[in-house]
Amino acid sequence: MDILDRDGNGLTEREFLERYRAGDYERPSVAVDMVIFTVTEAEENNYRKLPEKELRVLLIQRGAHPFLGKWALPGGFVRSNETTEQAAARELYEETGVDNVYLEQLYTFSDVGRDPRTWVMSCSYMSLINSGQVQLKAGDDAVGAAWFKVSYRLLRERKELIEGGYVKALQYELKLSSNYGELTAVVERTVTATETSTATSYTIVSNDGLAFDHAKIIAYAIERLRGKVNYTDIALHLMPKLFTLTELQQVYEVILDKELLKAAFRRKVADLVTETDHYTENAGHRPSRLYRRRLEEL
Amino acid sequence: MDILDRDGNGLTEREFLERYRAGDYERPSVAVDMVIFTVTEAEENNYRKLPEKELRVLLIQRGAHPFLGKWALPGGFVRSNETTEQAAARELYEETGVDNVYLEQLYTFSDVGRDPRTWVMSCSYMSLINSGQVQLKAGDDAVGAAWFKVSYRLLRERKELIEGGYVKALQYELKLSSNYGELTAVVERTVTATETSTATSYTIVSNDGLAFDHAKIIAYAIERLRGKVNYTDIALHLMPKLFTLTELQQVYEVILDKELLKAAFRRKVADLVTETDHYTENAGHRPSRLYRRRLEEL
DNA sequence: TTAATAGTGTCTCTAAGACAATATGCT
DNA sequence: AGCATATTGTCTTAGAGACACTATTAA
Repeated sequence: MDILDRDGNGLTEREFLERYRAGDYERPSVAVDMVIFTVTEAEENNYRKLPEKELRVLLIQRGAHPFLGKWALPGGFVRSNETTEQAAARELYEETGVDNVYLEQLYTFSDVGRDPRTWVMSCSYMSLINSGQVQLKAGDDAVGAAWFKVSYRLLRERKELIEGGYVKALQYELKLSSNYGELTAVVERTVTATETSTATSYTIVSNDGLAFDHAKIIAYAIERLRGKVNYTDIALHLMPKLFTLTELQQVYEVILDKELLKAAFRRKVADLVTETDHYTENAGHRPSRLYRRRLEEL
Repeated sequence: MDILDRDGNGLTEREFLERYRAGDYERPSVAVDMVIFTVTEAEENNYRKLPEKELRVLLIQRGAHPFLGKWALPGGFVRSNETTEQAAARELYEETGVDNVYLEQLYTFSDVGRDPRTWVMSCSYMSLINSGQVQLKAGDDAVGAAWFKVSYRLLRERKELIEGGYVKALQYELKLSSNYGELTAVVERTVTATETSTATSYTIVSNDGLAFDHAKIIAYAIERLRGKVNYTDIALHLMPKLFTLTELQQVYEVILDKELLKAAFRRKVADLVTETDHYTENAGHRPSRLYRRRLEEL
């Protein structure tokens, strides 16, 4: 054993680790919170028209303090024998029964006092599943779970010059609606730019019905989703195995909350999908070719 | 007080919180690890030529077990009265003396066993500073700190079809060099795509001289930096107050590790900068106009 | 004068925006 | 026949790539 392998106390690494006892300084609890998105279809009275798509997120009504009766993201504490990613997959499976779906870490929220009980950080994840995969088993629990329709819109924009920079504040209205009612929150994204720095922070301006800082987490997830939709095939994880290009376009539109041009859209997604020989039937109008997600790489 | 505000034990939220005691299940330590980038100039023997830029990252040589003598990212544990962001800013200040710089959360790493002592998660941050802001005070500590030149290159690419999808593995060579020697690691990014999911994971293939999983964190940071350089003004945080467009282009090139076309580059960054009336002097060739980061919004 | 960089002009190529035209199953 | 959607064509516009040309200093 080389002398260089010994520390100031003359211990080797093995000896050091054998003697190591975790200090008794305070440690946080770490939870994962899941923003689980899916897309469903609204009922359509005209059988010849296509149903509208709706972006939905899964929430759970709290049956205990704190935030008793409020709606929260599904989640739970991370265990010492698993990664946050594994914890997220586990929670997702427990909550929805789905497995092998798109899962992405978003951000770790750690505001002091974000949980009134104790020191809890939240490592948030976003998951995209197609509604065919999951039974919408709302209400089979004493404490209910429900898919809330998502709307996220810019409410107002404020720009202020400060010495050596500016502050730009964007307020977004987050509206979540389901049979259980409507939840509304206003989340502000503030960008502070100075000579040498640029910092972005989120704050909850108002909040009616959502637990903890979950309005912030959902807002963050929607922005990540909107961003990635434009340069990845992420939205395809929201589709069933076979789908039409119009359906795919509707999903893009409901995520981005804006209308897209048909021709340009088709060109753009052309190499994200593979065409099949199947067509829609009995739709009351011209049949449409069905596509699936392209898995062979370019 | 409404009866509805009481939980299964008949407690209000206030009563619940007063009685609440944190459970004694295990909690992780949470550290922040900082990937601090700057750009320096290599010495140039020909006084008429422009010096080459180098991307550098700050590392600290460990003076204690575990990984005694290895190089690690600066960092430290998060305290219960601060956010991870505040902890990152605090560590950054302690390590470099700089303040009010660009700081961005990257990813929370939580692999089981990533720290041999105990359960430690790492919430990683990236910071960009210009080398003028900081004294390169390497060696003023018993345990040294040093700025390592960064090279990160694709080494090999493997693509494999599996049932219902594919696996794509990209191996990158991370080379860090300074007066203290050269550290080399190979990090693999694996993308596994199936019918319903796409998952990306990082693994360390080989590692010579870096502590913990820090090779992974640095690789992740470089990829984030490379990605953001193309669609934000993030690179401007690496520049001094006044700079030439050629210098800015050199910084882009050293980050992206590829040459850019001058005319196209200037068009692209035109609205990220503001021109000044100052010029370089005594450069041995035609003077160049100096620019600064544009702070007025478009 | 010349080395070396600064700065601009312009042609091409590709992708996106805009909109129109044509195609087709179903009732 | 005609509704409603499917699918393709093409003109325009914006931006990136490629490359060449001109400008300017200090030694």
